[in-house]
Amino acid sequence: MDREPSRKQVTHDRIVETAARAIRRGGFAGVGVADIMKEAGLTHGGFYAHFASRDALLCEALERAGTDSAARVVTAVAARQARGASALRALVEQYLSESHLVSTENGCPVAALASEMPRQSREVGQVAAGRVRGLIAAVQRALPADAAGDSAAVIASQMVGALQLARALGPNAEGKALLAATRRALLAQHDAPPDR
Amino acid sequence: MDREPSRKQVTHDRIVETAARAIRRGGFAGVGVADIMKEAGLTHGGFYAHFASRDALLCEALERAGTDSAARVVTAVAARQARGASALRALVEQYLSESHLVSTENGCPVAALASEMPRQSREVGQVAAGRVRGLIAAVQRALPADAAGDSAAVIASQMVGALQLARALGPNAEGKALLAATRRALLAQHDAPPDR
DNA sequence: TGTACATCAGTGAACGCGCGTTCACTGATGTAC
DNA sequence: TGTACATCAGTGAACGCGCGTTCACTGATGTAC
Repeated sequence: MDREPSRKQVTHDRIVETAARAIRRGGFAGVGVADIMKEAGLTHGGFYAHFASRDALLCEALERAGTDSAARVVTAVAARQARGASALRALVEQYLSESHLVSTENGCPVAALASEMPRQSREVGQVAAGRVRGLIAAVQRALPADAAGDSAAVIASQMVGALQLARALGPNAEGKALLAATRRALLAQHDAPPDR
Repeated sequence: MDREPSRKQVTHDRIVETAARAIRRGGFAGVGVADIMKEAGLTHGGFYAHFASRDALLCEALERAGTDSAARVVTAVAARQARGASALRALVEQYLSESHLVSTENGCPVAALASEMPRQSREVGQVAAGRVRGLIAAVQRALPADAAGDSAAVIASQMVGALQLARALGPNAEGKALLAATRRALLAQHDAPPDR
């Protein structure tokens, strides 16, 4: 039933994956069709055999950035849990880690693109809203079942805001301190204190 | 000593003010030299008599957006305090108000531009970092003197994140609910409950 | 198994357009006598 | 007060460039007999 993908599908996937990294690195506006095709090892002429428009690529790329980033987080969170952390602690420490601070390109697309989202076309905007909901849902899954109904959205906002301000301050002591303070605040409020 | 501004200074100011609104509305990338000059009632040819480059305008505009927005917040916060709110409650309720949700153009430039900031030129990036520090300092001033040293940065992150996610979700029930939840969470944690 | 042909993914040149930037010029403002 | 000239803010045409998009073509892959 699930036959192996055609040559075209493989290429299509490679373009989308390249674009998923490029939009997080350069923003929606900072990414050109020709750049992406070149980075994917192709010439720009073939683009419209794969996508109806640049906007259509942005939609697919944003969706892909979400699933890619979620997969990375799931792996890293599982490793932290294996070392004894609660689900929420593992998620908070991963999301607000220094490695996430510097690797925008492979990180959460909501943190990388949030302030550009309301300015996109309707199609891209709807995918973007879906990504925000997905992030909130991921936080929800890391919370105990008896947590207040809207905690997940509040915690997600806190994490996205802190990561963005830390990046705007720079990947230096100032930015790292903001991340550390936010980790402490979130864990003090929603998790048992660390064993010391 | 402070003589009245020259004709050129008046025009310069008008361009900067126009640009300060435009970057919050359209993002750094969504704003062209010709657009801004036209919106300021001029032709684009005169631009380089006022600014060394587009980037130089972005710096001035971002700075101006910060002071404009701060002035508006100060006024609105004072009105809330006059009605009996604490400084922090007044700030939180103003920043996370539905009017701030929809009026990006006159609102906080950090919330409007945060995810684009790390992608700007060094000059613009430094002004941007300054704006982030200014926002944190404003929160600090609204906190009691005995508040923990890094609370201001954490609260600022929470507010910026919530406003951005609410805008990405849309100015509908979903976005408004996120703002309301964040207001409740911040006030429950840092302020006395409202009188009821 | 081998040849002939159709299909299809990708190439590269070309398009119209809007961008940031430059510059010769105009017309209004201000100063000198 | 009135005229002559210098200064200066803003105009509008032009530039080179890179963008998103189109399209005729090529060369490889796969199918028919």
